[in-house]
Amino acid sequence: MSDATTIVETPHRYTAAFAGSIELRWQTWWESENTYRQPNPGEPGFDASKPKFYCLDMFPYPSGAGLHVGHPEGYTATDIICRYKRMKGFNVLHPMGWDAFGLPAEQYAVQTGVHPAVTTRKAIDNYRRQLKRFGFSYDWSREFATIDPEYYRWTQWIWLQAYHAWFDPTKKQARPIDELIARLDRSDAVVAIEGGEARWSKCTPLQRQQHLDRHRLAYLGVQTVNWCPKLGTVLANEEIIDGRSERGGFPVYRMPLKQWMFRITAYAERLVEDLAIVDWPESTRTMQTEWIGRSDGAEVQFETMRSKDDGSHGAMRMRIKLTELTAALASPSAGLLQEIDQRCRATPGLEVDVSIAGVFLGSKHLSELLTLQGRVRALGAVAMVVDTDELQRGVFRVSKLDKLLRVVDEEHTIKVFTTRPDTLFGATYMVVAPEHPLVARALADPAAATDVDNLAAYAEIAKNRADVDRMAESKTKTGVFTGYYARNPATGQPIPVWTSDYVLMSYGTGAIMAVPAHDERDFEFARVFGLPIQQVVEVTGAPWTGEKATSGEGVGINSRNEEVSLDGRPTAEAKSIIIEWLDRKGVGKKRVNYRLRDWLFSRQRYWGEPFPVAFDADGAHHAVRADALPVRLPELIDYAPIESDTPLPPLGKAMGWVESTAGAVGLDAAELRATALVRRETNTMPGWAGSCWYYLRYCSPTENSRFVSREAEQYWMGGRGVDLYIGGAEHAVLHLLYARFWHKMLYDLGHVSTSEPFGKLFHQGMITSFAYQRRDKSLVATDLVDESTDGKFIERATGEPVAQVIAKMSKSLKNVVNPDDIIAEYGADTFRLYEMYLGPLEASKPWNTRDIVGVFRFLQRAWRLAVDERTGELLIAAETDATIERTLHRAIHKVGEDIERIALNTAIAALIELVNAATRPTGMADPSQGGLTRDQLDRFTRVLAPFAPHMAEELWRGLGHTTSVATAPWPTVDAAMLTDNEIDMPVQIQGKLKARITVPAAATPSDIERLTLADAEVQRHIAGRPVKKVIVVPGRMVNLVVG
RNA sequence: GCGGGCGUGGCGGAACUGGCAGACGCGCGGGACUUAGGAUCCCGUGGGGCAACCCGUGCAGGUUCGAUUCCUGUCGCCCGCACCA
Repeated sequence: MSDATTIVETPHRYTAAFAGSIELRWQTWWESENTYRQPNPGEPGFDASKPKFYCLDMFPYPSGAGLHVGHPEGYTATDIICRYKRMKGFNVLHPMGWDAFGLPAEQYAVQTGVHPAVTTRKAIDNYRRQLKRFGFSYDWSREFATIDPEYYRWTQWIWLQAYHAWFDPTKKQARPIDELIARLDRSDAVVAIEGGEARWSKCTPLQRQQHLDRHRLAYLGVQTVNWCPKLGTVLANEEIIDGRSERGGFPVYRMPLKQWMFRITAYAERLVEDLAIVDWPESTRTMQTEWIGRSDGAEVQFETMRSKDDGSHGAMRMRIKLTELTAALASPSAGLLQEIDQRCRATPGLEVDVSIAGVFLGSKHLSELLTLQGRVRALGAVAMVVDTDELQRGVFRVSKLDKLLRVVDEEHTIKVFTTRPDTLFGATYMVVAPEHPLVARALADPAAATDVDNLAAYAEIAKNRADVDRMAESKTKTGVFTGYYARNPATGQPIPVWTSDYVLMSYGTGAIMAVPAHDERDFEFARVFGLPIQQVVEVTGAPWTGEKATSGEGVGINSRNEEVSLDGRPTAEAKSIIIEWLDRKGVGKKRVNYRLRDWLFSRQRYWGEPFPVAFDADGAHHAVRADALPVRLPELIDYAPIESDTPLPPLGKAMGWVESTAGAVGLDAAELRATALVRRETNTMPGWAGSCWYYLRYCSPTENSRFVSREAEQYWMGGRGVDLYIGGAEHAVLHLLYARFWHKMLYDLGHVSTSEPFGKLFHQGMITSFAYQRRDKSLVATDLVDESTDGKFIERATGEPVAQVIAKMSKSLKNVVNPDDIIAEYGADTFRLYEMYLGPLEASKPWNTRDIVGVFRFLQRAWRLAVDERTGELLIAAETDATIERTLHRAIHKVGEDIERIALNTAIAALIELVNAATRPTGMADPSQGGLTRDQLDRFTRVLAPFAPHMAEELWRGLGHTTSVATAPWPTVDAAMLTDNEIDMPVQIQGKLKARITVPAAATPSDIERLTLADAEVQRHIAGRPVKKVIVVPGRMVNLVVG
């Protein structure tokens, strides 16, 4: 019927060309009518009586290749949900924009020689065109790109907020840095500076800055960074996979470098804890938790020695309680001061570090402490030091005064972190990372029994090796003895200190106590180097054989000294006993350690946001004033990365921009004269910067006095933040962790109203494709394979059978699908339906072009149900068919329910069932007779609208409406229509289905039982056996247990 | 190795909270309309058996009147982390 004559007869047939024409028509109309424009509170047309729904897509990174089929998967899902929510009476915020700064655009630009601004804008235009062709209901008036100066102006502003803030450990939140400065001014504390310590009032401006940099949330710090020479930039830990760059897979080397960092570690605890208050996939919450990597354990100090017999380095360690201190002050000749005196006399030249935090108390204790200081000074060479690290951690409070004072010897102490302090008695040696300061000290110490050549060589190799190599060689343990010993505080025995690259400087303290009996790595190392192994735990279910480490929990043995015993104690108990003992002795304490490292935020690249910072002649940094933003990215002709042994940012080439004056850059006049010469920061921010807060900007994208209008932010982000955020699981730790961190800083500083940005998160699965595999597991490109009629796949060249397997789409396998092609062949409505019908949104699913025709046929059937293909007139049934009415109610109910739980594949199945039910009795037999009444068609059009908005709009217009179906209310469901008067119930005998009976819906269980036993078919199956038990589940089934 | 998830027809998948396994679609078989169909429409379609009936949710057990669903063990696949002390 599609020959020349019949085509003329059915000009209104739903073909791809027809779909394309109505789709373009309605897209144009929506745009001219501003159908999807969502006004903000206070704007004309805003309806304050409606609840809000903020539904966000992860905005795309526009590449030259255009959209792939993965993009519209999530975007179609959010579009369906948004359209549904609008019809349910919500104010829906559904925006789209462009994540446009970043490495790929720059690499592409370097390759092609076209400026990234040009290629990126072109890619954006292409993406926008493609997205509009899908008929997505974005409010395009809110569109922006992260490369817009009006946008990155505020990215820089947010960075400045972090720069001007510190993390107050007692409040556990970010506070303005001015508060810290005021505190330091007040207390005039002794602070650590390069090469020693000094009073705050005595510090130079540069020294003060160095101290503040240890507290700022955005700070300049020397860090061992991940340097990727191929990419010409450093990378964040999160951007490295298996020792290679996430992008490109190039080797990454470690080197120290001064870089801008984010103090994300300060938020480690809150970033873990708040995962409990968000509705996120379990897998993603787990991943973030593990990435942050909280470990509970203890820090233990080991005193080092030059030889086994050496009593000490002359270090003295003691802990002075306030009560003792008070006693000492009351009676200068009392034991405490005498002891210090004696020790000082016994060891000429001894230096004792006294950690005193009391100076911060500003109370009467201060004078007492200063008195002591005088006394101690009189006794020997004593320096007063404020332990600023501890202060920062909030350890010192007035109530804890009895823990304040202790004499420590930092220089000759190795600190370790352990999760198993209960195994301390089994620590038979120690290992420090090759980068640990002790290694350098051993090399420089002529008195130590160090094999200098070996140690130096080992440290050098380990340091310069890329992490890839380090891992590749991880099979056997290597290491060198440092020549030093340490005293096990529990046993009092000297134990050797080794260095090995299996201990990482970046985790914990960069040193471990090795307990070979109960740690597999330590065991292996001890075996290789013949170190002693001492069992100290009887591990439950793992009897000690000496052949391998037993690492579980159990009961302590061989663990006692004069003061403490762990013998017979279960692991958990033993841990707290030993920690308490260590704490009392002043050589250890409870500690929480995180795997998370501070976030390296500098990149040696051109295509990114410039930092709003410049350096003066002394090298001190100064922030750009907020009113002088944005710091515009200078136009560079040559933006290629500079090849060098050390990272050199390309912005360094913009000499006229880099060399400037304080006034021109916009620095604070109170800090520097306007004419002062300054050098701008030439590093740029990484690609993540723009995506850390774009969801906030959408709330009021044209606001120019603030990063987001306060009112708009409170309205759209109120409650739980973004109500639904859909995007790929590949961002589970990177983007989603960074954005949460920025959001929490902004929350602490009072700029946003929720502590978490994304209340509900959902990951769409990956759309994969089929590929073909030979028997030797090698893959064959799709276009080299034929399918035979019996469903087998044959490689054309060889005639050999190949297996169909699921693989990622890739150019080499020739299985990449371009959305433009599919839309040209079937239309956007079909494309949308197909991707949603493929399977559950969260599952990874293979694209199979052959299957598209299924949903296309559905749309054709739906169209034919409503429209006379010869005339284009609506087909309206004269009378309401009760069965169809019932089916319609059920479909409306099911579709709404399924959209709410993001089960879009089954929602579409319900629509298909409805259309099948309404068309099949009629079929092609009588095309002049419609299957639905006008009222039914009206409701059907509305439930269809979220899925196939173009066809729905066309039908809606045909029904006589003049406004968009997008603004129509969702049809209501009559609950009475969802149940039948009579229910068909299965009857099981011994749990197996044997018969079915029909019972009234209102039947009671006893009615049902009676009806069941009265049924002839049931009686036949019982076959005279006694019925021992009858289980009736009303509305479900009946089960008979017979003897 | 650790953590998270998944195994259901030829294929994609469905099944609420333990209650009729395989909805819906593809493919396939048959038919209709056609000069023709790889378009469209209709009917059928888990396997075995003529049938009554039997067997079926990776495999082996268990709990239960009843298990795709819960438990134990095991095999396979996917994702994440990985010498993290």
